[in-house]
Amino acid sequence: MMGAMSQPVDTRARILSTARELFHGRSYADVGIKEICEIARVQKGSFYHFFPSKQDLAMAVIDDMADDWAHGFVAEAFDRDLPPLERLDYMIDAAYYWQKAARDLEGRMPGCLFGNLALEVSTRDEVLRAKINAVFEKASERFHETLDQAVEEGDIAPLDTSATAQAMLAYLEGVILLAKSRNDPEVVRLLGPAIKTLRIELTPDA
Amino acid sequence: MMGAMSQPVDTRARILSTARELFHGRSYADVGIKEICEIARVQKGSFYHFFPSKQDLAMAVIDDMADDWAHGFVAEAFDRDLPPLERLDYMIDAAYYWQKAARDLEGRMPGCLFGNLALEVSTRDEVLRAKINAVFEKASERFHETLDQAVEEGDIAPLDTSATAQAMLAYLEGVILLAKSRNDPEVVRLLGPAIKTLRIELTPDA
DNA sequence: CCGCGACTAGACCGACCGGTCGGCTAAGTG
DNA sequence: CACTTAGCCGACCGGTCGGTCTAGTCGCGG
Repeated sequence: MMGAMSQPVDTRARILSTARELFHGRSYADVGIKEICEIARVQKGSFYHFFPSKQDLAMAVIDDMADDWAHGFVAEAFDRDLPPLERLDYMIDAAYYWQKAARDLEGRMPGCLFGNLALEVSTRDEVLRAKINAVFEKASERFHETLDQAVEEGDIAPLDTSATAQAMLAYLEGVILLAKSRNDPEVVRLLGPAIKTLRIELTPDA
Repeated sequence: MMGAMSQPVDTRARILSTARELFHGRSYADVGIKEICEIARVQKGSFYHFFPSKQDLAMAVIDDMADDWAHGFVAEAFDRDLPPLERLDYMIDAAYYWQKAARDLEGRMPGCLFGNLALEVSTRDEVLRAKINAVFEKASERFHETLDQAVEEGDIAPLDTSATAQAMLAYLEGVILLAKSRNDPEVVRLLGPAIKTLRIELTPDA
């Protein structure tokens, strides 16, 4: 028994991963529910059984991607007992190879799903904006820990690790943005390593 | 004679400035031609008399914005006889006040039109992608000149001015992205000044 | 064997999309 | 005067959007 029919649990996962790929490779507005359903081989009714709305789907996609991220290359880059500053290089490398692989496969650099979504939806959907912002805050914490450890170990002179962590995240997103607008992942490799030169001094005022 | 009827030249300009505001404040896909026409008090037919397609409109909007930019605050920030490094501070300040004004007025941070468009359309419209990329390359030249001058005047140690210029542009875009996702222009003021700390060394290889 | 809830199926909805078209006016221009 | 042409108007087009709804089809506990 149990032929090739899809299990229910599988259906939801198929919708999710299809939506993730399409949103990442194109954009939120450009991808319709109909297209997601066709590619995931799911009917409209089933879709709306699992996701009340397109917005809910987007929320789930963000969670899904953030989880994969946290347990994937982010964990590799940040959780090792690598020297703190080498983690930054590791992360830039990972970003480069990921973007390059996607570009070689599909011809276009997808960029960062969170950055893409942030700029596309944050002026018209407070809920999604807040969700994406939360992902950025978590990512920023990883940089923060890394910088604190680097200072602690004497790798770099003391500085405002919280602000610098945010600056590094901003720089990473900016580099990926520029690379995407040039459709050239090499930009990541050229500009990425400079992330280690960013510095914001401690409480320069008051 | 000549009553309140609109001159032809005015109609085109009204479409252009309306589209620019709407695209900047929301997004390309989210703003329809019908809405642009209603706000600009222009009929559909007239719209398509001046612009063959929505894509052509976007091209014109990018040109228009890039022109205003080049002759506006970019000229102020970069063309003065300000010391080179002060120009960077000037530019960050200008970006901050602009974003803050927009946010106070409309409640949402619009971010950078070019960055927004780059991430939204560059995976599905090669023509627009290339156009936006050209704007970035021009902007990057301004940073390049500034850095060359700073090195020349001994303000900073020699470095790869071309790559560092691109890094600075990337950082600026990244900071604005992060600020938009937090809907808080203060991020620009907090992180912006660190743009001066970015460094990419000259030809470290070969 | 029944019933019930989880899930699938796909026709259907009104609204809206970018874009087209035919007709109108008014200002040249010979 | 006839004719062209730039500009303006708005109904209209096929198609797609996100979302709804009703009619099933299963597996499973009682």
